[in-house]
This record gives sequence, C-alpha cells and structure tokens, in this order.
Amino acid sequence: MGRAPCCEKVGLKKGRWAAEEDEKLAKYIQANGEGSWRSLPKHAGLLRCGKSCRLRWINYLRADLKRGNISAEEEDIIVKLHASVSNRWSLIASNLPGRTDNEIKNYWNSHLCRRIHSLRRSASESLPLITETAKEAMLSEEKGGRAGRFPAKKNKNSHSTPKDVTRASTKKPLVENSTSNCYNSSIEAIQSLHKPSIEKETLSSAINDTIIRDPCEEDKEQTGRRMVGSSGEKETLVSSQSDEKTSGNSLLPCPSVGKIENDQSSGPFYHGIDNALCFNEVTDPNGGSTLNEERQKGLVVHTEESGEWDSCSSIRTSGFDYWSWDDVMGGDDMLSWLRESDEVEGESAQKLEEAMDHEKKNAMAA
DNA sequence: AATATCAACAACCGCACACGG
DNA sequence: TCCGTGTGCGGTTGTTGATAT
Repeated sequence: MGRAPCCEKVGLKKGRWAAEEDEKLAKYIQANGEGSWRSLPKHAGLLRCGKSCRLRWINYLRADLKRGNISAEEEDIIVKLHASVSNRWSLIASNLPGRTDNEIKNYWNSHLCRRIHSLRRSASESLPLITETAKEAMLSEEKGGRAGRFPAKKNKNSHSTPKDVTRASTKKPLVENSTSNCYNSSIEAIQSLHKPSIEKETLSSAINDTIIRDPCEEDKEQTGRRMVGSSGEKETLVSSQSDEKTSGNSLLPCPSVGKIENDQSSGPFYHGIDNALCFNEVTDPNGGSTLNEERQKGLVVHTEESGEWDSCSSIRTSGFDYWSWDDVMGGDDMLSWLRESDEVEGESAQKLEEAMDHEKKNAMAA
C-alpha cells in the first residue's frame, strides 16, 4: 500500500505556468493567505496540483523574492554554508533573504558545482594525506552507522525510523555508491574528515558531520547528513565556539575548540582540517536553537581544560592553532578564487596545494 | 540556415516529518 | 497510540534559450 497521491492528477495541468495562472494564484493568496495548498487550486480556479501552486508561489510569485543574479556575496555565503550543511538548500536559503531553496540549488548545480569539482579534482591529487586519513576515520567510525534513505528506498517495507531520529538519519547512508550530477567543494573535502559516532546528531555536530568520499558520488549523499535539535525542532547552524558570537548572519572561521584526545592517527595536519570551518552563528529565521540554547539542552559541553564549549557529539576536536582556515583558503577572500572562470581553476588548485604544503611543513616543524 | 549540443532554469516527484483527530 | 493529512524538502527531470558546428 503506497501513500495516497497528494492530489488527483487526472485533468490537472502540468508544466510551465501561464501568466493568467500566476495572476489567479497571486490574487487568491493575497486575498486568503497561504496554506491549505491542497484545496487552494480548487478555490482559486486553477487546474493545478496544490504542491505545484505552493512551489510556484514560494519560488516565483512571493513579493519578497529577490530576482536577478546571485551576487558575489551571496555566492560566498552559499559556498560557505554548503561546506557546512551540504545540500540543505532551505537552510541555506533561510540565510539569504529573497532567495529560495530551489534557486540556490539550481545555482549550485549549474554554476558552483562544476567549478568546485574541477578545482577539487586538481587539489585532491595533492592531498593523499587528507584522503588517507579520512578513509581511516571513515572506516573506523562507520561501524554502527545509521540506516540511510537509500536502503529504505530499495526496501520500502523496512522499519520506520523513530521520530526523534533526524530525517537525516533516515535518508542516505554515509557511504554508498551512487551516481551524482554534482560535486562538493574542496572546502568540504577538507573538513570532511569525520563524522560523529553517536546515533543522534546534534546541531553542533552537524558542522563536523562529514566524511570523505568519491567526489563524483558525493553530493547526493550530502542530504543524508542533517541536523535537528534534540527533539526534532527547528534547525540552526551553530558553532563549536561560543565566545565570539556574532550578530546577524556573520560567518566566521572559529578557533580551536579543544584538544585532541586519544587520536594517534591524526597529526596536526588532520587536526586543523577537522574544524576547518565552523560558523559562530547562522541564524535560523524559523527560530531554531542557538548555541546557548544547545548548551542549555546539554548538547554541548564545556571543556574544562580549554575553558571552551564543545559539542558532545563531536568525537574529535580541533587544534585549529596549527592549521587555520585562512591558511588553507588563503585569507578572508578565500572564495574569490572560486568565482574565477574555469581558466583559473588550475591556479586555484595550486593555491590550495601550496597552502597544504605550507601546513605540512608547519606540521613537520611542530 | 539548419541542426546539435550544452547550460540554466522551472517544475515535478517522492519521501519524511509534524500535527491533529 | 495510531492513522491520515498537510506541508516542506531535496533530488531529478523536462524545457528553453544560447552557442557551436
């Protein structure tokens, strides 16, 4: 028994929206407000599926939408957030006023993704240490991993997931073979070195909740790594470090959040990468938890030694002192190279490579 | 000028969660 | 507690326009 379709598809119009349809929909929503999408088409006199109406309204008809090209600043934010939360387009979009998840997703897939892939392919050749370390981490931590969405998809009769387990946990497995139309950023590759070993993801852990995989197969799997508050409430991006809390949507690399414990396999090179990117506070307009709230919920702990806050779920923390984000990406305008045309991707890769070499040397010296 | 190819964008589809009865 | 419905989300597909041959 499958789920009932969202609407009776017979007789419904599909495809592009005509201007008059847009007008009808807009007028109806202006008069009656959003919601009740299923019944809306009927009341508005539209031969459309309710979901289609909702999508059309959200993505194109809303008054507060910002049209036009994605600016460089917006692109920066998208790349940074994607490095942190992967394909969670709605969450990314929530930090870009006037932009929709669909728009961002399309922009990523058509613009950023390709550039980044080329870059990372170049860069990955120079990162055997990273990938090897990542593989070790992945293998060691994959044990007892969560069930993913894909297996469930293959076997739809599989048991349902508990409600307090995040949607992420019910989606794709962390490691799997799948085809992909996109690739993740070098940034993500760098930070993608471990995932929390506990079942229940916390907000804080999500920042670190990534692993290395085949870049050609990576993007689709990103969706599986999600974060939700302890009770499944709205989500928020939080940092592993609290004291430099910023206002608004500031995105700042954070310093180290603790000491490595019992991790002989990872040198300083690894340590730095581990927390290469985190955000002090990215707000969730839907009212998600902040780090402080996370603390109150016990999702983050205070590290006695360092006097800093750390995520309970993060099994490793970073020695960011050794290996800063700026070192890797070349400073504040780290994404500028990303915006360059494809011709300069070689240069970009070289930049990254140089940064890696630099850090390796530092590590050796240490 | 005609056709093929590609990129960008719009829309659809299926799944999972939230919520109320 | 269970079940059905509404909604949101992300992946995928389809369409269109631009460019190359």
